[in-house]
Amino acid sequence: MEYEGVAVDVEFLKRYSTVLNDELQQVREQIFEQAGVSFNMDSPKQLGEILFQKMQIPSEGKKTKTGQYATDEETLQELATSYPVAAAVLRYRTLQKLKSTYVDALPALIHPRTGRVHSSFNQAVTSTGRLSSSNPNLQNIPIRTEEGREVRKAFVPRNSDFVLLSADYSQIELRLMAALSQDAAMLEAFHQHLDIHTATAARVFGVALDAVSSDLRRKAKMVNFGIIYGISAFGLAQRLGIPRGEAKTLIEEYFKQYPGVQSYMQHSIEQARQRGYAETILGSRRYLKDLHSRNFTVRGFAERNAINAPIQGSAADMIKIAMIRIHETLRQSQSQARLIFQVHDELLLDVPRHEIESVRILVKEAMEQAMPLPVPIVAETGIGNNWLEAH
DNA sequence: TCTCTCACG
DNA sequence: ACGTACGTGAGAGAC
Repeated sequence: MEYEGVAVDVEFLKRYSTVLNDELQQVREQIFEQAGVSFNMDSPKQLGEILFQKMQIPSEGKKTKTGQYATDEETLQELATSYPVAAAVLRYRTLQKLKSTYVDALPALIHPRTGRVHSSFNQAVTSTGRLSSSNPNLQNIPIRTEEGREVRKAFVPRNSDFVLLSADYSQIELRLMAALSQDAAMLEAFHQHLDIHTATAARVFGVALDAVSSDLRRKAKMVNFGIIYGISAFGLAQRLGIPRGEAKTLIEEYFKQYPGVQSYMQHSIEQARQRGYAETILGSRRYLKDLHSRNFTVRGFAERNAINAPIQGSAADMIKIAMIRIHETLRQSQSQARLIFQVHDELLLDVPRHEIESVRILVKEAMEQAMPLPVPIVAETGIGNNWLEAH
């Protein structure tokens, strides 16, 4: 993947940079007008002083650990409805991040001889067994906002005879939780090919599947994610913006519905404490000395690591097996298709148009059959003339 | 080099 | 009383 690299549409990025620049200029002027002074908005220190001293916006005492005013997204979001300047700063941040980190940075990283971007995929960085990507990081290219997604259009096939194939695992970590915990209800939901968040909402809130509202699904989704991270009522309450007592009730009901998950989580911590490490399906270890700490916070971190590491790490094991088999099969068949990068649960390949259907099937099968598990594993594929289209 | 912020799974 | 959701990398400012 490092050697192959990925082609980037520089002209597209240059045009988009100009678009972003124009809007940034407008937002900058709005903010300076409301503040009555111009300053460096990229400096959190200056920004905090302007908002909370000069403009007298009530800060509610929120400070960073070094005593500066907090100006992070959560803080500004709370102020945004009452103070238009806060909304404008958020808008500025979104656009500035996009421009500086992605749109303007990528063209500079194109290799002069290959005309492609060759990221590093680091194999010994993370504590869970995932890869990481650097120079540039191709694993954090925007997708969540409309403007951000645009950047993905700049990732293109090597030439017009090729297309991009994207293949991503569906809910891989929750499927692994079902498999590792052997929880009957969670296994059943996946065997029935239900939407897991909807199925969880139906169980936890005691309603029919077709009576699950988007809000109930959203809450169930947060709990499902929380489970993978080693849930706490505090963390869940903060995410959902609900009182801690409510979050606690929600978690209790979750464990009633998925009792196997609860016992698996307890078992994970207990086993890691006895052995000194947590391990993945393939046996790679995360050592967790802090499980014996007398400090509540330190121990809590280690306990959540003991729950999360086998899940996140086994997902990493699985996609690595798939990658090795895909590479081998492509090599043996003298295919011109190439794996070009991995984003934790997604693979991207550059594929000759005439090979597309055979490669699509090969990749999907390799991903879904990487390991024998008591739960169906599903990989979805897409094809396009850029990464956004393919995804 | 550290801090703050924010992009992703 | 304690006080956090798991895993990363990068840009910009401050020092």
